[in-house]
Amino acid sequence: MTIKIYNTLTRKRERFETLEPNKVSMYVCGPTVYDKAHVGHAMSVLVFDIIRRYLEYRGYEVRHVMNYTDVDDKIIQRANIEEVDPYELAERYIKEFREHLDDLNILPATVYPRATEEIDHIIEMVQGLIEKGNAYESEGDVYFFVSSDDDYGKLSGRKLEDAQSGYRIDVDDRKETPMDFALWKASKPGEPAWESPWGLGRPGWHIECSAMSYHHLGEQIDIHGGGNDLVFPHHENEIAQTESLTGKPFARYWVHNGMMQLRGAAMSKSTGNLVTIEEFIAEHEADVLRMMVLNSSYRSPLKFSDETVGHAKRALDRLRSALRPASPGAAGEMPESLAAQITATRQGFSESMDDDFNTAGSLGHLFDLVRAVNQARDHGAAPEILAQAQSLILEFTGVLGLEMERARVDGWSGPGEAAPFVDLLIEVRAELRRQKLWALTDQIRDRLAEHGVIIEDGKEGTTWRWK
RNA sequence: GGCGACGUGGCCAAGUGGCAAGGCAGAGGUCUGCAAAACCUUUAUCAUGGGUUCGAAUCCCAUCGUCGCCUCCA
Repeated sequence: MTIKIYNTLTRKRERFETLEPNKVSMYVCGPTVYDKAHVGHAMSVLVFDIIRRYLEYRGYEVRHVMNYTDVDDKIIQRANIEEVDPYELAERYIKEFREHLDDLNILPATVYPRATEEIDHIIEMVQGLIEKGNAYESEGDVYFFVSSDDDYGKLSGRKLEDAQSGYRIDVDDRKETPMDFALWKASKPGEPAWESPWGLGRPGWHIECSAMSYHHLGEQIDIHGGGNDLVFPHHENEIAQTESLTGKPFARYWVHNGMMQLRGAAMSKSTGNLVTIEEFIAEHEADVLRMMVLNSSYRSPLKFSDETVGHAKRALDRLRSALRPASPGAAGEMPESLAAQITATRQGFSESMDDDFNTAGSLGHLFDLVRAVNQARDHGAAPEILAQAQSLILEFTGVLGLEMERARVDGWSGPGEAAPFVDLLIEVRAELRRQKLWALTDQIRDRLAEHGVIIEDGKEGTTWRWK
């Protein structure tokens, strides 16, 4: 089976064929670091983390680059308001973002380039574009000459003629045509600036990604990703720059995730319609957010609300229910139904994932296995029998990046520390049950629940677990 | 106005030509001292109207609606 990926460039699902066998180069656009990141950014990062994990599971060696845009108008503006150095401001939010990546269980990218550390490469690229006649200097600025690029607009399906001059696009005397975009901006006094052949200035937004991708991954890459709000103009312009310079197709597959929606609109820093990652993590496990992403299609909008968060949380609990131990003393054999389901899930999981990373479909197969495991447990299957299915569940949830660990309870460093005491209480309670002292029995159950310990009385005895 | 994506049960959601996955919630049941969990049973003709086809949620056209982009945005 081959993997199929939806390519924004062709608007089709295509067979995934890499430039080099068994190797994938993937560039994903990271955040502009001028403010706290929100769960929409987290969604994007999660989507590409899941894609990367699956590609690695399928045997590819993935070279993964995610950039930080650490110099631009917003950062400078914000830094002026806060009266701090723009570099420091960016540094602060990069540090914070890295902590979020860690909290969210994101595999570290191979490289995290920053625009300010790649100025030489950026200047080199701009110069190359000028030499090739695709860009021109004007009063210390350098612009990309859009008309010099025959197939400009191919990613977003836009035609140059459609863009009405002066309509929502500033008519700027320094530009030859209104659609031209800045590769290099002359700096104003007090702004961060670097020496260049065109005087002091700083890079435009789009060129940094082209330059960093070129530098770290080469002329051509396999996957270029980001949110679908980047399709135009950002990615369109990246294609124009890189392909004009190299004369070769830039990325083989353009992959875009849908937007996370809050109250019916996309989350957005500029409108303040957002929930920060910090806020989310303070209240929920990281797996909950990942589950939200997994249970939907990465290309579709994802609704964020108390209700959808709650759904994900319960779905996670359900997944975990399969990992509970066998009934005390159980010694039953492998039921036919479980054996069959293990095979079916193993196959179905990969088939779904191969189909444009259909994580919701894969979860469906996983839930089928959850039911079969719970069934087998109810019918008294032995621990080592359940373990066969449970290890498969852990294998696949691992591929999806779910940690599956139970939430830690405050005051205990781990379940092991409290275990002897809980066992003792259960022992005492068993005696109380024999004497039918129900009030005391229930009191122990209730009080333990307050401390996060769930007691369940089964046929073969009482089991307990952390909430 | 232009470009694009989408519209599946109470909610979330998979499914791109052949009897409509899965999760949550609801109802009934098994188990239990009660409970919880788990298990069993149960809930849809796929926005609307046309068309293509032996056959369509799946292809085509139109209409309505939602969202994104066209300006910085994952």
